[in-house]
Amino acid sequence: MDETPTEETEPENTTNAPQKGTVTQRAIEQIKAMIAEGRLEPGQRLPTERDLAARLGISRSSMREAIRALTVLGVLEARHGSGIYVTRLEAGDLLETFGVVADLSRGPRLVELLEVRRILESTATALAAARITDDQLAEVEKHVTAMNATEDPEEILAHDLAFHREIAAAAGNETMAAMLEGLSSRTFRARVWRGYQEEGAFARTRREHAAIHRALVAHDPEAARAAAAAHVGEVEQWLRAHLGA
Amino acid sequence: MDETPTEETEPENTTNAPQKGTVTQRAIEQIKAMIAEGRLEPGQRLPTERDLAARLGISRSSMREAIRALTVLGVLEARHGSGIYVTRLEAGDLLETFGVVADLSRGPRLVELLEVRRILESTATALAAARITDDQLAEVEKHVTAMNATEDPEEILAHDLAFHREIAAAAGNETMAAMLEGLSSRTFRARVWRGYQEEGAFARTRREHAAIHRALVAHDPEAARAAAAAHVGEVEQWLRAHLGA
DNA sequence: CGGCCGTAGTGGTCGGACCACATCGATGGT
DNA sequence: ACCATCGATGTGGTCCGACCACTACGGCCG
Repeated sequence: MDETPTEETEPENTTNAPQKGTVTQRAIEQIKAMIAEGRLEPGQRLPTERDLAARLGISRSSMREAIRALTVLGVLEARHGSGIYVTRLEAGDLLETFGVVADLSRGPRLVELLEVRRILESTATALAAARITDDQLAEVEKHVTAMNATEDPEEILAHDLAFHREIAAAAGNETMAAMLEGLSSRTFRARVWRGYQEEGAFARTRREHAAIHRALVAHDPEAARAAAAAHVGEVEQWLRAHLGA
Repeated sequence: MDETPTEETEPENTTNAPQKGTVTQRAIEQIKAMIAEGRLEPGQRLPTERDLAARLGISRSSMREAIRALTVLGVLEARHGSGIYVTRLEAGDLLETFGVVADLSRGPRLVELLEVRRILESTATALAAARITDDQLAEVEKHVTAMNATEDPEEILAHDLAFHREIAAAAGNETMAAMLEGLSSRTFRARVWRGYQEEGAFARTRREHAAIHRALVAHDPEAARAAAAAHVGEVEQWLRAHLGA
């Protein structure tokens, strides 16, 4: 073994650590690998920061940076005073960070984002039309009527989000729903609406939501797809126009 | 101002910092906010870690954790010995982490992921059919023929990835291309192929790629969409069967 | 004038100390 | 015997200060 000649404070690497990048980056990869290989199950508790640091032969500071990174990515969850745990690793956990993309994108990229959302949302709505239950349908209708009953932009925005969230959930694909959630993050939505709402957007939104709702009630996927695509496309076109000025 | 009565070691907050969550989390939000508000431009260099820590009134350690987190998210980039910089904030930068979702998802979630990919990929291919240039078309064809000329799984996988990447690029939506890139991350693809390739998958893949290529040459969006959907759907169905056993 | 090299400044790593919080067992009262 | 309280222990959270590794820049020397 042509390891480093000095052998002492190296208490058994859980995995052999090649020399690439920063030690923190390495730690991140190793923990990710442990999870990917099934050595760490969802919900399972990890060793303490101090233990982990010792095992990988790095300082606690570096290990903390690695853990923090994985925490932000939604892979780990640190509970103060209790320990570090692997999240459930479900779509919602992992795709939480997806929202930052929407929050930090500007200009032409916002249009691209909206285009992606149009594609996913229209398909999700079509799927929902085929699968939605009466209970879910009632929930959707609740948000439609609630949105029709108020003029408060904040409240309207909230019901708008809930309306689409409910539909995405009914589509039966959690991953898609989580992505749409990120694509419709509050700050993202708010930014676009800021100028959009000045052009009778409320009325148009109510009309379009009603159309989508009708298609869902009729369990008509194609109508739902078209209505949803038109709905998102409306905003998309407006944004496109207000940028390409 | 009802601030904390104690006022001393608090060298002017760049933004006022409400008391919520960990100081690191706060720092992350504040830096994100600085970028979102345009106070930090893409490519711009940030103050030093030591300065930033002092400005937000936290320790360098905590600030480093915040920076590391944003680095992993693709928002910041730390260059050893030089400084910390805001990335270009383009789709590729911010969606790099998207691949971990694919890498850490298992079981039913893999099918969901593939379903999302099918939706996006088919649309992207349709868009590409309408917009692709002759040069791009030649590039695509290169990967088709190269893939037909080898039996090495590694090489086949590489050309498979490049094939789809080229098409995604031709679709003209960087954001969508970046997402598809994540959805087709090497480890993800490799995991699925492992068992898939045992059933004459190579031949089938070649046939399907040829069909997609033909549709692109003909600039026929609908044919391209169908071919791409079938291509991804093929894998999707196989995976669905091998899980729902 | 150009290449070399030293130096100042930056991020990267380390170790230790202390704090805030969660957990669980021991203790004491009922 | 039971339950509430409180303390000890262990955990993540924060801070500090030191040093290392690397980059960038400018002055020095050929």
